[in-house]
Amino acid sequence: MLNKTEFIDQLREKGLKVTPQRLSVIETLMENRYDHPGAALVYREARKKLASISLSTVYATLKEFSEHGMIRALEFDRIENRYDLDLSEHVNLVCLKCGSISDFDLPCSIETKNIKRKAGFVITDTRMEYYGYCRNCMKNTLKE
Amino acid sequence: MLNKTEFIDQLREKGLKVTPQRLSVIETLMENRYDHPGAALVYREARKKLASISLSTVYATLKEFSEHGMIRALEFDRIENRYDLDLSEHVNLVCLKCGSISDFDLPCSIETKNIKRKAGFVITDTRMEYYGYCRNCMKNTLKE
DNA sequence: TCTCAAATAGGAATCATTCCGAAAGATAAT
DNA sequence: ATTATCTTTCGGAATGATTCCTATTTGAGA
Ligand SMILES: [Mn+2]
Ligand SMILES: [Mn+2]
Ligand SMILES: [Zn+2]
Ligand SMILES: [Zn+2]
Repeated sequence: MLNKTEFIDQLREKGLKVTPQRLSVIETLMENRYDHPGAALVYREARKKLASISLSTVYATLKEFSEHGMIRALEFDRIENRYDLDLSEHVNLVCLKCGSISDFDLPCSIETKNIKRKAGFVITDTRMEYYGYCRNCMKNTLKE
Repeated sequence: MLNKTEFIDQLREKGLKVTPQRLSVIETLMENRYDHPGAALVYREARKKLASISLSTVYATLKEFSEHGMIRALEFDRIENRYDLDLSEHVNLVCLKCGSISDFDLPCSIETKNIKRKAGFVITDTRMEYYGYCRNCMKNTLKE
């Protein structure tokens, strides 16, 4: 997972300009690194650092960062996409009630090279998600 | 994976009416069971069986079937959702170029009960996808 | 055959995201 | 410091798969 300095170095290496807007997004991502933030939260928080930043720019920035492999986009249907700073292979636990997303270490290593050999499929990205109810929501459900 | 008769039995068991519209969707799903069809394809093919069926109904039907656990919805952002008749735990290989989706057997069984114990998270559904390029697209890319 | 809750058709609404074009800004060369 | 150039930003309009709405139709039990 990149820290702020590495993030900025990455921008320079890739020929992307270091702008106040991008810095505010990077800082917001860092501060919420374990929460898999979405565009709306990034916009809300980034504006506290740079009041003039637009929603368009937040979207463009998150897309740019994703396409350059600096963060990972978790895409959903109907509900807003979320972003993961952890690029390692792991399971995201998505709560269907409160929308929280937490991490879970993969219980076994999946040998992706076999897939190239067996299915002729070249992998560029993986996605593993378990849907259900988080500890908090389970607790609250019992009370009701 | 349900066959047509089992599908109809499921409708009856769940108190859902057996309509010509639902039968045409079921038949279309069966005929394209290995292709992970989307709503547009289901609509196009189902109309060949029942010319009067509406897109609204196709959407409503696919949603109903998904929510009752008869098929599984694979949701994406910006591009149309796809539907999987195979309810077993497996990996879907999603080609980023042609959009084809194929199956791959899970190389190891993931013990989901550990997740309840370790993280307090109750799983209701899982999703595993590898993104990349299918055999065909790899071949065609080399030619260019 | 009657009855009625459930299902359908078609059109409008939704809304996260992308697209657009003009203005502003970052960076490097002069 | 100035300039030149290419990138980025902004705000608003457009997009498009899906959902919502409601009048009408229909499946299935009595
Ligand atoms: Mn994660
Ligand atoms: Mn599948
Ligand atoms: Zn929760
Ligand atoms: Zn392909």
